Amino acid sequence: MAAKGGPQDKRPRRRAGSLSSMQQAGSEPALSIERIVATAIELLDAEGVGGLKMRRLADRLGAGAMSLYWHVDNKEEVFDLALDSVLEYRGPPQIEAADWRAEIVHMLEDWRASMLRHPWSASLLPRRALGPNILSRLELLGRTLSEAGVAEADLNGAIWSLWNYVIGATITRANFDLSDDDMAAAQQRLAHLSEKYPTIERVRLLLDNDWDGAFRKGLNFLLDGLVPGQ
Amino acid sequence: MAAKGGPQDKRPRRRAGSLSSMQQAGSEPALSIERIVATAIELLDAEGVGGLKMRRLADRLGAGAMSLYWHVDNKEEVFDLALDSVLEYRGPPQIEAADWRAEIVHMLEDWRASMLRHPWSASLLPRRALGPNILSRLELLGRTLSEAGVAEADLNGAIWSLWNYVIGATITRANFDLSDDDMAAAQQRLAHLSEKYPTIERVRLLLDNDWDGAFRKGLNFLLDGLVPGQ
DNA sequence: ACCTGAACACCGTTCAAGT
DNA sequence: ACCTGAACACCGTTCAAGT
Repeated sequence: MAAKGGPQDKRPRRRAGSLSSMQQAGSEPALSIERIVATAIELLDAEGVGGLKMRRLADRLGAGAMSLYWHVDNKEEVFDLALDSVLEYRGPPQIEAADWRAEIVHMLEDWRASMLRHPWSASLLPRRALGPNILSRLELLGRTLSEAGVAEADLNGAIWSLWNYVIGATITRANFDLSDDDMAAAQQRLAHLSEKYPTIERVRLLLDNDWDGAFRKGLNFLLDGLVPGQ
Repeated sequence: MAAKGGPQDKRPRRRAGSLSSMQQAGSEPALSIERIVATAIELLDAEGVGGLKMRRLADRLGAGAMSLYWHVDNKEEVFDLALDSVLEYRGPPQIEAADWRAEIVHMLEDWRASMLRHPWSASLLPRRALGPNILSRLELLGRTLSEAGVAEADLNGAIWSLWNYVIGATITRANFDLSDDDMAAAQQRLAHLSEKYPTIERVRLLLDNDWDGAFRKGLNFLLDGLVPGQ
């Protein structure tokens, strides 16, 4: 298991010309990895990890049930490709401000936002191979931290601390988002157990959280500690 | 979805006497939720989330394939019970030192260690219901933070920041642990792409990480920020 | 009350075959 | 080169039936 889709990929690339014979009006365009990945993401967004089924994906592509297996080795590869596709980073906004702190915060908030747009993605990321897009993000993060003055020996630790925080925050947020009703129900039930859990009942831990604010706050505390000077 | 296994549970509890008719030497003891959960944890530890199958679980219990369904609604409940069972907290060591910082660090490191002993558990936790054991941990964490001087209005944010960090660190660590070879292979491949990823190649991001040290360091930075005074 | 096997619906994947 | 349906192995769960 590892970064797939690199240049060593032996998957076929369709040449621009020579569209396949049947191209009548209204018929679907031919299959391609791009279409497969795009449709897989649609399906995942709509129905979650459990909703991605090879037959259903083929159906939605207007293809025969088993056609996918010519383009893709197996379902795992679909996951890998969909995941990395969702993690593309378009770079910092506007002009370089040369403000490393703002840059890092932007990078990490953008990363989190990208994953929250596809709530299945964050849970998947730690379990799957590191694709080129996530590697680029890590590279950029590492370079910026280094420029900001983090010692070479501390760089690994700093990158992983931030990774851990972003991943944890996003996975938690994404899952709570999916089950707001459940959390409300759970908080209800907590009320009946207030002798056992008085504190988290009192502060209504399971409700009304300012996730975005809490995320940025914790992130700033981490950066205060991880990056010297400033 | 919510905290299950509470006192409102309508699952049968076997009365101490009246062992079922067949209890010949060498035969398995009768089924019980306790045995089911314990064996499920064994299976999960040995084979990961994908290795838990209802038939296999029944087999290992020496029971007929479908006997489990009398004790348990479905597979999800097995997951919920196994997960919370693994999260029991036995409290701080020795005498109360009244040192909140040490107490919190101990609680969170113990939490992480409990999950690392069962590498499937961390990934599961954010997706599943909050059982009594994890709720107790959150309650204790909240109470300690409160005693340490965190304002009532900041308590939610502080608890979730720590949750996020612990969850992210543990999920990442558990998964990298499972695939050390993969990471080595990935780092190898990175070497070939050092023009694209020079920084993370140079610091060997995917290798030789001091996970435990990095965890404690980041945790301390978070606590520095989250808890006033000190 | 507790356990069981047969059966169903479903899913990922292989394969031999089509064009 | 690209697509296809039939078939296989497997899995969660229901159900009617046993004791």
